[in-house]
Amino acid sequence: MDFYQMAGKMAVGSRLRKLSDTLTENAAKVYDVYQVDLEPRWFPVFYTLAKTEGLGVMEIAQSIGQSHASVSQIIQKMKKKGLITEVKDQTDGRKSVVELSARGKEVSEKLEHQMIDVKSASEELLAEMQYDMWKSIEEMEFLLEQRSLFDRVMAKRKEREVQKVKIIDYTDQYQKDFKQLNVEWIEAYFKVEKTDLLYLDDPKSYIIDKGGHIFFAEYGGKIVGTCALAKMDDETFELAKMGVSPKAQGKSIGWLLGLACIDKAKALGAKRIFLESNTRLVPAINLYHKLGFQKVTGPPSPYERANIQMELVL
Amino acid sequence: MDFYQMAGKMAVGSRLRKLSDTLTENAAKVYDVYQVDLEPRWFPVFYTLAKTEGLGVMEIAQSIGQSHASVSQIIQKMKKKGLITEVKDQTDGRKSVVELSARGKEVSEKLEHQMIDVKSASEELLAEMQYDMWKSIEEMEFLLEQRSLFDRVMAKRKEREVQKVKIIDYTDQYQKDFKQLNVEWIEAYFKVEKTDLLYLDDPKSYIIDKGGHIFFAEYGGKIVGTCALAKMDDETFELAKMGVSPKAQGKSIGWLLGLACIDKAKALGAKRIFLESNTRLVPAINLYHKLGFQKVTGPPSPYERANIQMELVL
DNA sequence: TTTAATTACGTAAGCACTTACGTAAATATA
DNA sequence: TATATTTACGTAAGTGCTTACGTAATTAAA
Repeated sequence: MDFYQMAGKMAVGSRLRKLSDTLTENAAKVYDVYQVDLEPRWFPVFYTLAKTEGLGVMEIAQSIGQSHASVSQIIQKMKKKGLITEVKDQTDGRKSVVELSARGKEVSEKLEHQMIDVKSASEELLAEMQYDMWKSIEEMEFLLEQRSLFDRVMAKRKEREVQKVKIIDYTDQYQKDFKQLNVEWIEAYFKVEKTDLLYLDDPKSYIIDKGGHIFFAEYGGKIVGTCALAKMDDETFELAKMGVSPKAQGKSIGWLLGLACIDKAKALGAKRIFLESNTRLVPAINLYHKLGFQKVTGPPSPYERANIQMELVL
Repeated sequence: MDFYQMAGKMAVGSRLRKLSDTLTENAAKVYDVYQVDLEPRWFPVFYTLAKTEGLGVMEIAQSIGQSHASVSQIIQKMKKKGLITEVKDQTDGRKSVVELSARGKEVSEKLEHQMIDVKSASEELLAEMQYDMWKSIEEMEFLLEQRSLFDRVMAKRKEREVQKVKIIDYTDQYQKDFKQLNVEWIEAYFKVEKTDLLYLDDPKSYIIDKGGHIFFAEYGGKIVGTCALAKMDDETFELAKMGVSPKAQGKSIGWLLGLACIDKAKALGAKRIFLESNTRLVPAINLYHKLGFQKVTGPPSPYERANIQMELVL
């Protein structure tokens, strides 16, 4: 069992399984001793029927957390042993009502002693523990319900990926990336307009030299996102030309670029950031919202596709 | 999942299994996302090989706590996928040495990211917990190693059975039980002697009326054990004629009868209890020992079968 | 009222493990 | 040195669950 030590906490699941396997094995031995004519794995079904008479296959399956197919198979075997009887439901022709037979009830009585002993042994074991296993289970079930392990792993993955993203400033060598990343999304949803080409072909003159900035997101040695901050007046910048490669999604690149723009604008003493977009770009609008932008009504846009304007007061 | 609530702590095992199943399911989803070409259940084998190059099937099996057959099957499938290479051991012709292929090592690198994320997610989850699941697991493993659940259940069973045993005093109606219980074991090992019959046929005159006592153990409405305390002199009693029905073994009936005798002797102001037995009766001798009796050499016995004498100083 | 969707259930097939068994090689024992 | 036992491994068969599919009955929707 070296593996469990090496893998450490990564293998909580496997380790829990091992533990439950040990307990299951022990339970099987217990059945032997008490000479109850019942397969250990039938117990959940049997117990459920002992507590509530007359249940359908589906109801039992739900109660014990297994598939109806499995219950159906178990029921067949228990019927062969004469432990239960099965009758068709009178009001619902699909349903078959299952309950303990006379023999089943006899077994149930025998089983009761065993249950008492198993229960008190389990309770004693749990009570002996310094670290409350029972509450641990409950807590873990709760925590996983709140946020599954899968979601947690994904969050960690994103965290790790984000750390690999570098936000860098404009230099002429990135002009092609600037154009390509923007053309990509514009063509996917709209048409490239003349005003677009002006900015995309010569960002140096139209953005940088006018007191604006352009940021790029680098990931794995490649430029995977960009965003421009164009100066409108001494107190206002426009956030524009944000483009992120579809291949690099899920790494919060838009978020990081947005933050970089906001930081820069603040550093330059701006009072607000303005932007124009289109409501069809739902993820983008959501991102702007998360960044703090609010819907406003500004001057008419030079872009055909713009149908929403937003502003962030710094 | 009503069953788990109803069954309560009795079903720790099942509940642990459910929890580990949830985690396993989540793990499977994680593999999907990271696009590592590896079945989740191969992970233990793969991981072990990644950590230690060149292992035999048995070694892997032991390390991951599964059967060699299972490992053998997994290895075959991994070989088909080109993840591992298998070579015959040079010094040991039975052994086949398995290690990761070049492709396997590539996958291993890919897997590393996934492992990092799973590990930190698991660790975060565990750290979030108020009731330390990790330590709980360790503690439970330890406790079960010390004393298995099976043993604990058996102990509880005995405890429960013992409580059903009543120790009662002699009345004439029990004379037949007294004789029958003793004849049973004497005939099984030795022969009934004349001296036996004297006491067994008329315990009233030979034991009770001479200041002695006889106790009976009642279980389930039946007399299942007996033991006599015969007065030798003002300071000495003899413990004799202890017989327990084989059907009622494992209920500590001998122990309870012995205790009753000792208590009575003490109450009557005796200074010691003496007994004679035979070393062939190993469980009996052990019981006397547990009760505090020590081997002594006393006067010669009227019984042929007696080859050991013991005494308890009160 | 006809049609579609849902529900309850059984059966088949698959999966991932197990135990059981067989073979070959290595090691211990006489 | 011959023989018995142990060890390493593969293969077959079994087990207990699952998913997938089919059927019949019920309920909802058009």
